[in-house]
Amino acid sequence: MPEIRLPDGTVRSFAQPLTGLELAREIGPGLAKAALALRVNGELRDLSTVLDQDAAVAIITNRDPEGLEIIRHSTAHLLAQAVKELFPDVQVTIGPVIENGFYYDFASSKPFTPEDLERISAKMRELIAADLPVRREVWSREEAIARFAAMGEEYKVQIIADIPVDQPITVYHQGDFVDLCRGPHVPRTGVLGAFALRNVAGAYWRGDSRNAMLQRIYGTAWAEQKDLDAYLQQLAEAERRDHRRIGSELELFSIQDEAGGGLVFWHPQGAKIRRVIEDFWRDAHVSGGYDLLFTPHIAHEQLWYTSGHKDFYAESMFEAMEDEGQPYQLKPMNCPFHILVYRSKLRSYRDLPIRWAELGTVYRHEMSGALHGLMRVRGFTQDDAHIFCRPDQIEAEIAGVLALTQKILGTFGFDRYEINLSTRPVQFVGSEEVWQHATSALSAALERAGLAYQIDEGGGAFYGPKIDLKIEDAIGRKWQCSTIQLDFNLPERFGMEYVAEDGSRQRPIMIHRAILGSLERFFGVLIEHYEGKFPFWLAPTQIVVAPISEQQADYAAQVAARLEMMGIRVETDLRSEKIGYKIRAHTLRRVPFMAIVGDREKGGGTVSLRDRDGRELGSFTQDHLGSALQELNRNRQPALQLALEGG
RNA sequence: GCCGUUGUAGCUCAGUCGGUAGAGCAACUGAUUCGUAAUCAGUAGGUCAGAGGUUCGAUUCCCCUCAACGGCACCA
Repeated sequence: MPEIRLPDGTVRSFAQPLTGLELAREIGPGLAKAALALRVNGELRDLSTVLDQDAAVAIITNRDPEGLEIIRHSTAHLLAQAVKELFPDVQVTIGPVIENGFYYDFASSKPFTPEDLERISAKMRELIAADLPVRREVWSREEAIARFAAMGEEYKVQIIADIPVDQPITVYHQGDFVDLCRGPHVPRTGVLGAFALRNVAGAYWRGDSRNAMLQRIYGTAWAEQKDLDAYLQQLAEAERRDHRRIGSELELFSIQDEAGGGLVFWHPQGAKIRRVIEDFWRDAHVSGGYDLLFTPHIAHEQLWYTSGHKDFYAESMFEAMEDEGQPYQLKPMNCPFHILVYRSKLRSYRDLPIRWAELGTVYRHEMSGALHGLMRVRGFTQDDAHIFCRPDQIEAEIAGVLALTQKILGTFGFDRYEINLSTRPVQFVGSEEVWQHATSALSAALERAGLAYQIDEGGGAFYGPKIDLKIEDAIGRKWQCSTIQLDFNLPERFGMEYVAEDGSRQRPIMIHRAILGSLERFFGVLIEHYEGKFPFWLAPTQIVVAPISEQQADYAAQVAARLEMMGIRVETDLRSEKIGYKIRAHTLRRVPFMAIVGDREKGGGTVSLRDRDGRELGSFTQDHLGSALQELNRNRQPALQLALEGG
């Protein structure tokens, strides 16, 4: 007779086997109503599971994360049921849970239209209102194959064939709909409801571009309507931050049809920000022990055969161009060029480590469908650097790179990271000993820096282990920008050497690293992170001086000239508009400060200051304002804090 | 590259059941000289993404190309 241990530690004995639902009823009617599924000895099961043995059982409700997953999974099933009822010829395939929702892939001769989505959605609501019971059954393999084949569900037959022989084949019924599924599912369709179908997209069967393209319907589902509303709100927030929208509103950059996709034009306002970023980056590198390089944009095609890029990445490189019978290749990477500089003379162990950094512009032929604003482009500038060192210097060099990375990213307002250490894959170059030594040097450096990281076993490139770092933006999204990669391959291919202490020729270790990644992409991330409201030190226009009327135009120009001399990026707004109009215009442009000057200010040699968040900061003398703004430029703080006293 | 959607003024969009287009904002001109998120009036601005086809006539219908958008695949 089953003894059931509940999560709070209590044990209940029952004279007969009972279902999970009956157990929930025993505990309380409220719980029975909220119950979605069970966890039996750690495994998720349907609520209808018969408990006939002693077990530890937890009742899962929509408050549990697992409950939410089940809701999403069951909503995907409901979607499939609705589609089958409306479009009987469509075949169902798979319908997994994903972050924030689910999708279901259908094999259909005709793609779904947005109107179809509305019909499907309405049908789903009907099925919820019908409150159909969801029943689980176990079928034999032969029976399952025969019955799904009879239903014309060829994809399901394929899926069954791939289920390991020792696993039972389960199906779920709801109404007339039967679907192959591992489960568990909610007990009745009536418990579903807080969902929205989002969009239709093509997706390859089993994620392979050689396979047929299926029609995927994406949806989102939540425990309660308010969670759904909050999620839709969050999507709207991301939409507001879209760097493509803000980029054109603030005249930061453009991508133009006449020039081609994925090629970025930095407009004056964007270019000002880029210059600030680059200046800061260069200063940080020089003081971090790097030397700066400039290298060409093209080189003999042969160089790219030597490096191996022509063999491995030919399809993502622009075609070679010919000049005087010689083929030249636009560069997709900077590293071979840095190697050429290294090889320009004989290097000694005393020269190492060598650290060379370059803001190197590279071109890659990304597939047209991959292009996306600034995030995925065909021409971009990497904040690239290469470190050439001895094996015993790896750990210290990695530690140095990590410190510089934290300093630079932190200055831009990113101090939450997710770090991955990727180790040796199946296919690799170099010896196992070198890999072992290098990998432990990477983890030692991470630990020394006190940085938490995850290990991606076998996730390294064939040429060396790597550390990838993702930053988290203001709304919790993660972006991979920084990467630190060891390379045992290129030094070999280029025959790089240094003369060791004993006079022997040794091969240096090469470290590729980027902190911002691509300036274009990083700029896109910055725009979205700050929603265009850049910190003072980055803002393209830092302050606008606006007179109340023409009477103070000369004074406004004089204030602006003073600030400009102090290194502040200042504009005047001398248009014959009312002050409210100017304030609105520059607030919408996210200019950090406005200095308003009327007769009062002109008389006293001051300005009246307000910030873009609508705070009125009071009266400032020109000198006080100038030095406060200079301080903001120096400290690079994200907040618009000003030393206000004495204003 | 693949599937789908979309492409009208600088921007956001309306419109034409086939008879070559309109609004708001922005721009420009004039008036206004104003105290913390939109002063008023006027002017100009479009090969309706590009090329082809059907038609007496295409921005509208069909085909192709290009681009953007949402995914998939790809991302050294």
